[in-house]
Amino acid sequence: MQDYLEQLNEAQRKPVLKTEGPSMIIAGAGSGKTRVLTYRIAHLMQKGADAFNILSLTFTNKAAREMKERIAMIVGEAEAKNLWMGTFHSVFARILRIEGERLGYPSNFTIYDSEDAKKTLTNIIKEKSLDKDIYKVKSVQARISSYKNNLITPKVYAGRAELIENDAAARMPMMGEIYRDYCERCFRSGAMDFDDLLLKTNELLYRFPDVLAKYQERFRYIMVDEYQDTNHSQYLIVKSLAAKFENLCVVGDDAQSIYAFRGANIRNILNFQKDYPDAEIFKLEQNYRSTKHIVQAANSIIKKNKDQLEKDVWTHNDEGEKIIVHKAISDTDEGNYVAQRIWDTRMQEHLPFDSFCILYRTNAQSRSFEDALRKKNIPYRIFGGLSFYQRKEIKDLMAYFRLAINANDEEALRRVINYPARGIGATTMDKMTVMASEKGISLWEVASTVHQTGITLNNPTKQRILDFVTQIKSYTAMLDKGDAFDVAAHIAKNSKLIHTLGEDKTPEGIGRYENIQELLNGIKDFSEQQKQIEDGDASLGSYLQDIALLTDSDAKDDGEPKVALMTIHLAKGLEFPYVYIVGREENLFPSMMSVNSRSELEEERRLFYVALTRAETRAYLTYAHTRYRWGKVIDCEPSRFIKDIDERHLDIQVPEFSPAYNPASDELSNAFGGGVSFSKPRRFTNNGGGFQRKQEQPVRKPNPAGMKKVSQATGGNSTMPAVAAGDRVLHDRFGLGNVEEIVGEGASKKAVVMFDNAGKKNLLLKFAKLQKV
DNA sequence: GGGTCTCGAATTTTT
DNA sequence: TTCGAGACCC
Repeated sequence: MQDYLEQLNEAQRKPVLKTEGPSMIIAGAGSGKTRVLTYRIAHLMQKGADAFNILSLTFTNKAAREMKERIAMIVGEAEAKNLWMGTFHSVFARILRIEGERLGYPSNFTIYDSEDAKKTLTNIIKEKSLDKDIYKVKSVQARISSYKNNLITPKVYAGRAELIENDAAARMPMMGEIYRDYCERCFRSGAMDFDDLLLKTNELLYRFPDVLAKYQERFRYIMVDEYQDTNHSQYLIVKSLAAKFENLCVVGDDAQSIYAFRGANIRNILNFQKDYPDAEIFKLEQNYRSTKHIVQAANSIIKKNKDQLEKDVWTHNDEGEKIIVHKAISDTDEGNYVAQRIWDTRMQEHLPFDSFCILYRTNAQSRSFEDALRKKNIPYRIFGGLSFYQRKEIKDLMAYFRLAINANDEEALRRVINYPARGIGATTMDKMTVMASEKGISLWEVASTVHQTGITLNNPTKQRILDFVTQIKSYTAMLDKGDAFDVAAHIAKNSKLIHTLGEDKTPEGIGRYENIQELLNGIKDFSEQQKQIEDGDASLGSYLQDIALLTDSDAKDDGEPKVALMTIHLAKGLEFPYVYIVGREENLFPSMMSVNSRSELEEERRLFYVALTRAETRAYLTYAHTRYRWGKVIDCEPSRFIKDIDERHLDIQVPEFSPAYNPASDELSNAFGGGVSFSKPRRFTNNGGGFQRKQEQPVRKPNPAGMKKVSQATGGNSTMPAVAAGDRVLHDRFGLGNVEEIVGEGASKKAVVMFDNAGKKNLLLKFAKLQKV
C-alpha cells in the first residue's frame, strides 16, 4: 500500500509529497503525468484528506474514469467513489443542478449540444431575415462562444464599443441582438449550452458569496489536469474556488496546448507564477514512452516555437529506429502504403492490431485509410466523427425524453412536434414562434395554451397541437412510476418512432432501427446498474444527465484489437507503439486556415509535437504528391514541419523507381523536391517499379494521381532564384529554356518554362535550380 | 402541409 | 463527394 511512492522517480515524487499550497507541474509528453496525479490524490487520502474535499478536473470523461479506477486500486473503491472527479463541464453541471435555481434555472435543465445551439441560432437568424451568407451560423456560434468564455454577457457586450465595432467590421452589426436573443431563448427553454455550464458557474460563484464559500470549503484540494487547455472562464472558476485554501495543483504542458482555437489560453499556464507567487514549480522531463529518436525529433520541432516554458525532455529508452518519411503518389497510395506497413509489421513483430494508430489532421482524411485497411481485411476503429448520440434517430428519440423531463426545451420540441408527422407544419410553427417571442414564453407554453392565446390557427390544427401536448404530459407523468428503461421503452413505442423506423427496410433504415434498439439496451444497462448502487438513481432524468456530456469512446467495443484512426486532437493523452502521421502536406498540415499568423502556426506545430510524441516505438510521416480535395485532384507540397525535424532522426524514403534518385545528392532536398520522381509519369504507370503493387493502384477515382497532370519537376536546393518572364535559364535536368511567366506567390511561386528539348514545365522556384544565363 | 427533386456550397480541430 | 436548403409538385 505504501510502496506507491517507490514507484515514482525523484522528480515525480516531489510534487506528490507537496500537498499544501499552490504548485504547478510542467509535464513533458510521456513523463508519467497521470501517474503523478493519481498518486498525489491517493497520497492526500492516505494522509487523511477526505475524498469529499478533493476536486480533480480533467479534460475528458475518459481521463477522469481511468484516473478514478487507478486511484480505486490504491485506496479502495469505497473511498474513491466520493472523489469529485470529472471534466469541468460535468462537475459544474452537477453543481448547477443543485444551485441553479438561484439563477432561475430548473434543476432538470437541458444541456444543449452544439447541434441544438446551432439550430437555435439558425432560427434566430432566419426570423430576423438576416443574410445567412453573412451571418454564417458557424461563425456566429464561434463568436458567441468566445464571448461566453470570456465572461462577456449580452449586457457587457452592449457596453463595449470595441466589440460592437469589431462585429460591425465583420459585417455583422446585429451580433449583439442575436446574442441577446439566443441567451433569452436558451433561458426560456431551461437550457444551457456547453459554455453556459462554465459561464453560469462563474455567475453563481460571483453573485452568491454563500455558495462560493460553501464550495471553497468543500474543495480544499483542487487539481487540474491539462491546465494548458483551460479557457478564461475555467481559469476564473478554479481561481475563485481555490482562493481560500490555495491548495491548488495544476498539471500541464504548454507544448501540448492545441485548443486555443476554441478559447484555451496558454497564458493561464505561462502566468501561473504571477497568480501564485508562492507556487512551487515542478518539472517532469524524463520521458518513459518513446525512443530517443522520437523524443529528440519531437524536441527539435517544438524548439521552433517562441512562446514556451523552458524544459528539456529526455529519455533513457533505446535509441530506436529513425522516423520514416514516406512520399506517396496520391492519397489512395498513401492509404495503401500505411495498410501494407501495418500488415507487414504485425507479421514480423507479432503485434496485435491495436498497437497501430493512424493520425490525421482532419476527419475527412480517414477515407483512403479505411478503404485500404478494408481491402486488406485489417480491423480498424474510427474515433471521433459522428458519435452515437449525435445520430439523427437517437437524437429524435432523446428529444422525446428531453421533453418529458423539461417540456420547455425548445429544440427538442421543434425536433419532434411533427415527427412522426402529425400535421403541424412550418406555418404553424412560425406563428407559434412569433407568439412565444411576443409574450416572452417558451414554445411549449404557447402550445399548451393555444386556445387562450388568440393565435390565428384553425381548430383542427389547435387540436393536433393539444394532442401532442397531452402526449408529452403523459410521458412526464410516467417519470416517477418507472425506471429509465420502462419509461424510455414506453415512449419509443407510444410515440410510434420505433414503428416508423421499422417500416424502412433499406440497409440504412435497418441500421437506424438497430441503433434505437441499442440505445434502449444501453438504457436498460443503466437502469440495472443504478439499482445495484446504493443511493443510485435509475430515473430517465438521471440517465439523460449521465449521457449529456458524453461524446467520445463510449460506444460498444467488442474488445477485438483494432487499428485506431483518429484526428491528432483526439489522440492527446494516448500512446501507441506504432504511429502513422499522415497527410503531412502544406495547406493540410499546417492547415490552410492557420498559416497566416504566428500563433496559429505555432499551435499547428504543437499539434505536430503531440502527434509525434504519441509514438512509443516507431513513427512514420507520410505525405502525398496529389490528393483528392474538393472533388478534384490537387498537387501537394510536403509540410514545412517535416523540415523542422532534425535530419538525424529521419529516414527519408524516396521511391525506388525514381529516375532522378541520386543517393549521392542531398537526400532531404531531393525528397522535398516536390516531384523529381514524377516528372516522367509514364515510367510509373508502365513498370510500377516495385513501389506499390499493381492491384493497389487507385481504383475509386477517375484520374489516379501521377497519370496525367504532373507538372512540377524540380530538384536541388531551396534558395529561390531570381528569375523573371523572358529570362533564358538553365536547369540541371531539362537543359536550356525560356521563362514564359511567373505565377503564384511566396513558397508556391512557379516559373513556366519552355525548354528547348524537354518541352513546357512548371517549376517551383523554391526547389528548381534555375540559373539565369 | 408534406414529400421529392435538384441545385449549389463546402470541407479544421470539439468538451 | 457529400450534405443541406430551397423549389416545385401533389
